[in-house]
Amino acid sequence: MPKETFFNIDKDKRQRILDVALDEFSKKNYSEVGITKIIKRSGIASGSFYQYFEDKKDLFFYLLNILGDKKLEHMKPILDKKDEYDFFELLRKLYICAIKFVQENPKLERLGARFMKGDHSLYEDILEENKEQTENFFKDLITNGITKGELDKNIDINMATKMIIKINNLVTELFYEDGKIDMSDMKFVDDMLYILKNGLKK
Amino acid sequence: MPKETFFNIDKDKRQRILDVALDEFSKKNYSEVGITKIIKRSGIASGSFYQYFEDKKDLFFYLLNILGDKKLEHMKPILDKKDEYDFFELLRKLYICAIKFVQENPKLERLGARFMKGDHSLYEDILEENKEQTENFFKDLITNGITKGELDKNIDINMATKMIIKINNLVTELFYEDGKIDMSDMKFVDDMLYILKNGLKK
Amino acid sequence: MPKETFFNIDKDKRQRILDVALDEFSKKNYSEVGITKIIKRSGIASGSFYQYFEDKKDLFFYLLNILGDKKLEHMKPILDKKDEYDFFELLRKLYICAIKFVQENPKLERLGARFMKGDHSLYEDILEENKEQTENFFKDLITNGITKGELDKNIDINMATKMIIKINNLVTELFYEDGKIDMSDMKFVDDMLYILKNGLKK
Amino acid sequence: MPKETFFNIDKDKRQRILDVALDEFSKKNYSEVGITKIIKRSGIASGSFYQYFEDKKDLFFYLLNILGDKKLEHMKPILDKKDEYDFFELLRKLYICAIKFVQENPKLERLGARFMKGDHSLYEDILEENKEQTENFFKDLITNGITKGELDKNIDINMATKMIIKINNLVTELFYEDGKIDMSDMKFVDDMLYILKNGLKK
DNA sequence: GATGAATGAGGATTCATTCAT
DNA sequence: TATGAATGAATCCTCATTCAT
Repeated sequence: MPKETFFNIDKDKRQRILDVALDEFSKKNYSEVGITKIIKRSGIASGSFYQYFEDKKDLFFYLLNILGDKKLEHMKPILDKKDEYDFFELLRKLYICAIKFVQENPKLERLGARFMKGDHSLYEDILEENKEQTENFFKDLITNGITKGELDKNIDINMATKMIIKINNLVTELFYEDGKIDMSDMKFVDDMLYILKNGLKK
Repeated sequence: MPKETFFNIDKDKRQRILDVALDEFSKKNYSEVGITKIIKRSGIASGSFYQYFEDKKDLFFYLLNILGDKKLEHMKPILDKKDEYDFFELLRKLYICAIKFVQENPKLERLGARFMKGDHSLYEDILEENKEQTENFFKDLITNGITKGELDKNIDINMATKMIIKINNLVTELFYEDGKIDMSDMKFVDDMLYILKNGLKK
Repeated sequence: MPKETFFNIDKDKRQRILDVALDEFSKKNYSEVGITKIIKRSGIASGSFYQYFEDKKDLFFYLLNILGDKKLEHMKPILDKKDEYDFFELLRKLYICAIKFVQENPKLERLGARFMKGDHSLYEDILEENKEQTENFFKDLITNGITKGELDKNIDINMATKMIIKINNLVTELFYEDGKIDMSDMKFVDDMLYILKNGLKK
Repeated sequence: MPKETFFNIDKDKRQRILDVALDEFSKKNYSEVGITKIIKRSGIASGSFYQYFEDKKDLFFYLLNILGDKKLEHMKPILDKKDEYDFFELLRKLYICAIKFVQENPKLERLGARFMKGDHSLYEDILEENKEQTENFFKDLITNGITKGELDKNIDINMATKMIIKINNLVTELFYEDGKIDMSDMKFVDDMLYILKNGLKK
């Protein structure tokens, strides 16, 4: 967490620093990102940086925090009503929600993706915990779907969970494959869901 | 590509260098890997290293090449007969083949995974080219499957391609989630294929 | 010397700053002591510090001054009557006085010891002057003792002076060698004096 | 301990580095000494320094080691024959030996003195151990002297030990009080011993 | 007189790479 | 072809001090 001082300074400056930092961390690996560059681009004194943050890690995790908060806030409306939708409706909403989030916060998402992929010799535990959380979320969803008779009871729940999460990642990744996929309409989400629903077999 | 000298030196030494390098690059990000450490662990002189390789990148890409070659060689038997199997049979064989490859070459695979995930400010083009190649391979497979009436003609080909590749990654990733999944029998592959074939819907 | 402002502020605050500063300077070398830490522990603003003191040195020397003043005040009663005692009586009183001072002002003494020992790239002159002063004091004492026939006239005055001062240091140093010496009774002072009086020889 | 590399380089260069380092460490406190300065004065590349030494501490302790070795070697002839002399003869020889050592290695001695005086937040244990060792040495000497009837059996052994060590320090310190004491003849040692032997009393 | 953000030179240390032998 | 010392820009970070309010 940043130090108090960081929250005392001019809002614009604060935002500038975060913007620059996010930009750097979204483009490069943790170890490739240079504090010096962030400092220079932000137009602050090197000493100042360390009056705002404990160190490089501190800044990095703060960005990660911001990502988490924003994402949660973004998804809250859906999660609140998750019991009102059937499984595929909910999945659709989640996928679309994810896409919108990426569209609005491309750099943040990129940062998260990097971290998830193991860009670090940083706390693996945080990563692990996070993974478990999402897995549990989707596993519940699926179990529920089976109970309610929406899903095929012959599927392996663990496998289905993992597959759905992977596909979820795919959704956001597609965003960065510029232009190859038209994301303005959400047709591609339905293409995806069609396969998930019915499989590939004729 | 390594310099000529590298291929002139004692075979054991050559192998030692590659083993060490692979070990390092499989554990850490490109930028976190230290040439110095590789040099020390290999027991060679630092000067020698630069008589074998142009630079750090050179070594890294050489390892990537080795990975490519080995993988191709590994899959050759299947690819040669790919027209003899129906779509899902082939997919099954490919998945199992991938698993076996990871089991036999865990470090190599890890290296590849790292690179694929963007561990680099290195040539994106190589990455891009590679991606395209695999995409084309699977796209052909799917198109073919549809033509032969094995696959549902309503699926979106591009989407199906991407999903199948993602699931392919999942297969190898599972390998590293120690112990969570039993890989000795290949039941989990069939679980996966069941979902791919029939979807999730009841 | 502190600036005027320092003497205008609330007495408690003033004392707090000095207490903290003394604590820090008694534990660490001049160059290892951080103004920042003193500022934080004192609960004052960094800007304020420089409104009270010229700089780090200023504070340090002020503490040294305080030490000097307190010590003088502490010894005054003895010094005033110094002509009423014979040499060894006086020495005894001085040693005991020194011990008591350390017992009551351990941090101050520690600060002084540090400075005496050359913890500084600070003004050597101050140090030098101080040394000369004590030397003169004891030299007079000894000369006097000889004149009065209390001391062996064959001793080298300079040497005796230096030795007595060294032994004086020893007295206070013993205080910090926790527990090894019992300081509650003053027997050890007499042990010391016995040797100084009679030497070691049988 | 320096790394192997340090012992492989040109002897002159090695000596130059040590000379410079010793000069710096003899003039300033550990924390005030700048590696950068040593590097510049030695005319080596900053990278080289770290190929020779682990870090600043490594260099510092190496110098301390050198001091220890040299001192031991210097005193060996005397220590070897220590049983042949009576107490005061031996003390005399030790004092003179110490003086000669300082005369020949003034900077080394200064370094040691600094360390002994607590110039560090470095390993106190080393310091402590060292102190104990010298204390034991002198305590034995004194006990012996009493047993042999050379010393007054009424003296407090612990106190005598501490006093003798202090006086020993005084001997070397005198060296740095330039010019004030004539060290060419060793008369002043005898002055000192006279007092130690006979005390101050008439 | 109080505040606390701003400063930037300077600190130790790392590391890929080069060079002389 | 082998060696290993030499290089120096770059890295993260600290700290006494100043400045604007």
